[in-house]
Amino acid sequence: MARETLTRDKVLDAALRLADSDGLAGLSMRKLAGELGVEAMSLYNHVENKRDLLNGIAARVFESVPLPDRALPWQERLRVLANGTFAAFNEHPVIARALVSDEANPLTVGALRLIDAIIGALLDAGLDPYRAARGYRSLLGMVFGAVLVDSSGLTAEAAQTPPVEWFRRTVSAREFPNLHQVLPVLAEIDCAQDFEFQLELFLNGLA
Amino acid sequence: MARETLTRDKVLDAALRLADSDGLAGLSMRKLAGELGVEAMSLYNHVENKRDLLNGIAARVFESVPLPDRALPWQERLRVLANGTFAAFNEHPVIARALVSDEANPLTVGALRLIDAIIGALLDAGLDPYRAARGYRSLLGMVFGAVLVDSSGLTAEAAQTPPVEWFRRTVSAREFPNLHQVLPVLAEIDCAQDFEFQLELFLNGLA
DNA sequence: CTTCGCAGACTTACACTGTAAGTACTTACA
DNA sequence: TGTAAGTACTTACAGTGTAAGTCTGCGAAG
Repeated sequence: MARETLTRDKVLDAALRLADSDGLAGLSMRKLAGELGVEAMSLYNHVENKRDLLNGIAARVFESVPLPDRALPWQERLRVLANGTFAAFNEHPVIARALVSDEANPLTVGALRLIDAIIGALLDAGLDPYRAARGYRSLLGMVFGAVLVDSSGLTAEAAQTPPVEWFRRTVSAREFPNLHQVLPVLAEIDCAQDFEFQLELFLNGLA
Repeated sequence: MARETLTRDKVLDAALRLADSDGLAGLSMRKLAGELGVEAMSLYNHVENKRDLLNGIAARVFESVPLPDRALPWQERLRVLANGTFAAFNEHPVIARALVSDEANPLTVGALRLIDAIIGALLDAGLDPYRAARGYRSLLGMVFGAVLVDSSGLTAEAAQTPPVEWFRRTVSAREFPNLHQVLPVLAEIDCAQDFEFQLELFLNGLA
């Protein structure tokens, strides 16, 4: 009866998987423990509390973004960083939600390295610290905005049926002509294209 | 002993106030009822469930955005709509969070009018429906991104003390030179300027 | 080989959440 | 005055995070 022991990594792995599939609200300590064949309180041997758990998986997502070679020109670096960050959070939108609701904070040197690299590229572009800070915030806002709008009910109501029913019934061509015209394409747009579009505008704006 | 009766409007008013001050997690039916001098279950006479409550206050925020005169040129209309939407959600970031986490959906003709007006301005700019949809999503993403990044711990860690302590200890000039340089200004930037900056880029990109 | 310490899993318990179901009271109209 | 409707209240249940305490099995020291 070899009882193979839990590790923090195993806990975080399972937590990220569970959050991705069941959403942030669906990630409970008891369910997570059950997934690992363990009782809820055992998790607290490897994780301080739920906040620490969320911090851990958030840091993972940050650390999963590949950092470009510092020798590359700043435009190239910025593009790689922005696209990488977007890809990471687009794969785990639930973490983006946790971050913007302040339920998680990536307190990890690995996460800071990403932030430092982004700001570094902006500084190398010749921006003063103030403008670099603004650029960093704007970039992050674009990433989260694109990811979150895509996964929210404001554009893709396909998830829950009651709202989409209400939509079809209410959005008449008479009362909302513009929305009615755009509605069919609104659902099938990929947020990756939104982001690409915005990033291009942003990079042009820097130059 | 005149028992003045509750109304849906009173409930929603108090709910928005409570959510603004105590956050989304701090808005509980019992606390809200207590605020209104009533028992929790009484609220269910005026609100279907908590989701309906959140939908209601979300719709309010949407409806609080003033719609511009349709006779104005589309650039002017778009600017008014974008700034108005941003101002509304910047005043109630908690509602922005509820929307992107899909905990609320503004199922109201008033809310749809705002959406229709935005898309209408984009169509009048000469965009085909596909591009108009993308523009609408991008605009919404910019609004939510700017608001949420500002109120999250990623830039303004002033809220909770433990993270900010960890930050100061970890962000050394040696290991994170760029972040270290920008850190002082990072906290004091107003997200309204971020948004203005992005909106200008966006409007230029349309032309 | 025995024994001790201890890390890690388990158990119990508490205050909190949303809300289903049932009861009582207050008012408006016949 | 009787009745119907609407609103508020009470109780109860399953779920949450987690504080506090208990048990168990393994590795090291005597």
